[in-house]
Amino acid sequence: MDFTTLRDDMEAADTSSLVDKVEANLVRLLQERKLKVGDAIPKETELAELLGVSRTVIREAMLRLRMMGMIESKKKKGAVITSPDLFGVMSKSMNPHILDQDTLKEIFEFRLVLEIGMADLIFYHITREDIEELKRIVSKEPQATQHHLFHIEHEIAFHGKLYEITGNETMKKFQRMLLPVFDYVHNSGLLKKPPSLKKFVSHKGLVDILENGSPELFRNAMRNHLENHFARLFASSEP
Amino acid sequence: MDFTTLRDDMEAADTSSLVDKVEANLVRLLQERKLKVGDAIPKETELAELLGVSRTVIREAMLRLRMMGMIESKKKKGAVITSPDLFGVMSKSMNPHILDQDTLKEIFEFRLVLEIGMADLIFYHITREDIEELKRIVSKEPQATQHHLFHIEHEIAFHGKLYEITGNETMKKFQRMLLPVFDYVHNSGLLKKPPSLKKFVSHKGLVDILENGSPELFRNAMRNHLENHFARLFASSEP
DNA sequence: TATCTTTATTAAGTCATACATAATAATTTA
DNA sequence: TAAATTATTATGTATGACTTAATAAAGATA
Repeated sequence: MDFTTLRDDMEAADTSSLVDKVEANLVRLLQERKLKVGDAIPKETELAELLGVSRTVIREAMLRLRMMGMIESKKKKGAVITSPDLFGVMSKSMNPHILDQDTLKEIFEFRLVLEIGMADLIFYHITREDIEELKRIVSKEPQATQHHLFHIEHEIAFHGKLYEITGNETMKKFQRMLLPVFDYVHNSGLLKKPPSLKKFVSHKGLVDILENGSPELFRNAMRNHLENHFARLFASSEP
Repeated sequence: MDFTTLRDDMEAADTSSLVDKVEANLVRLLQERKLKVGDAIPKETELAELLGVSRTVIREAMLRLRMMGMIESKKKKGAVITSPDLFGVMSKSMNPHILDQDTLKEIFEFRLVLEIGMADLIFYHITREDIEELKRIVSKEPQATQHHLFHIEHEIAFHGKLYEITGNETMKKFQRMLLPVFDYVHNSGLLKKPPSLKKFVSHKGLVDILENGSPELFRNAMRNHLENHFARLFASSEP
């Protein structure tokens, strides 16, 4: 593998910090060389020498790549390319306590948008077994008298299954990341109006539509199912 | 500010790397102390002494926080808390050339889902001026004879405006991040079947609905508008 | 010979120290 | 008093040494 042109490229770069340059060059390099997952990259000391910078800088740059999920490094073996994990870092900052209120609210909205919009994906991928499982989940729906936590768990089981059906791993990961935030916003005083306890389209109703309906019907039903959330959203801020 | 309990907490932690522990402890600390944006955190040497680790480790941990957008550090002034940028790191790895094909396709789907699902947000926030601007954008729609790039630009202008109307900055950022990937997938051979050039609901049609219709109508219209994309998606993989 | 165990090697992880750089504060000078 | 100069300070970078764990090599045992 030829890393010799790297230094020139780097010196051509501009104002930003040294680590920034090295990082950018490494990223560029990896994609230029079309390195596949599993391929090894030179060791830190070699890179340091090649780029004419200290090992400290190389390490900081590689740390960033590691955070992006672009590489993994192990002792003795060195670093190898991996398929980047889009949500790795993001999920760390996805913490209700360190995000500002506006962002929290926007994330709340994000989930609603996703669940309404994914109707077509669901209908395209759904199988007989999926429907059976959904029915099974619905049948375990907790009574109104039961503890709050049971309801949350049930919500997660049902809606999580929907994401699973889409077959879209990225979306599923995204949802898993959103969950705690959603729950936090739901229970915090962030959204003014308490949810009316009126019942809209139920989980069972949604499953019926999945079995016999169409994406259009499902979208509207899901919108209705989420009405309480929307109501709180639109009640707590002027457009 | 009292950072003295930090060391004990840290020593209670387990197997992971030293930097991992320090990172976790710093994050935990910042949220426990409810530090506000702009508040300064102790300097590297102080933290190093307090935690009983080298400055190297502190620096690596802080570098991670910086990547998450949780802190910003400037020379002499030290580091201060910032509101985390959820997409900062993500957008770096959102590179068509380093993502695997499955993920690329999933991101493609992601956009479609969002644009169908965000109907309610649009209707809630939209103003007279927004509609005027949309009409202005539509009026500049390039002819079929014009260059491919004009069409792309027009697409971005129109759909970007829709995201803007939602008032959801998070979603807007997300979309900006998705754009290059979407374009890449659209033009690459990733999706088998070339788009049929049949015309479905046009941009103008969508604007009409925004003016006189309802979220339900808009969702269905948008679904139809995106039909070419869906067709390619569903043609290139078995469910 | 084949397999298990021990030892050596290697590259990342951690540490300590020194110096460079740039932003701020303090001081001098006009 | 205000501008210009100098000192200070915290991060940024460099260097060399040491630690640790994974791998490879060598050796022992069957």
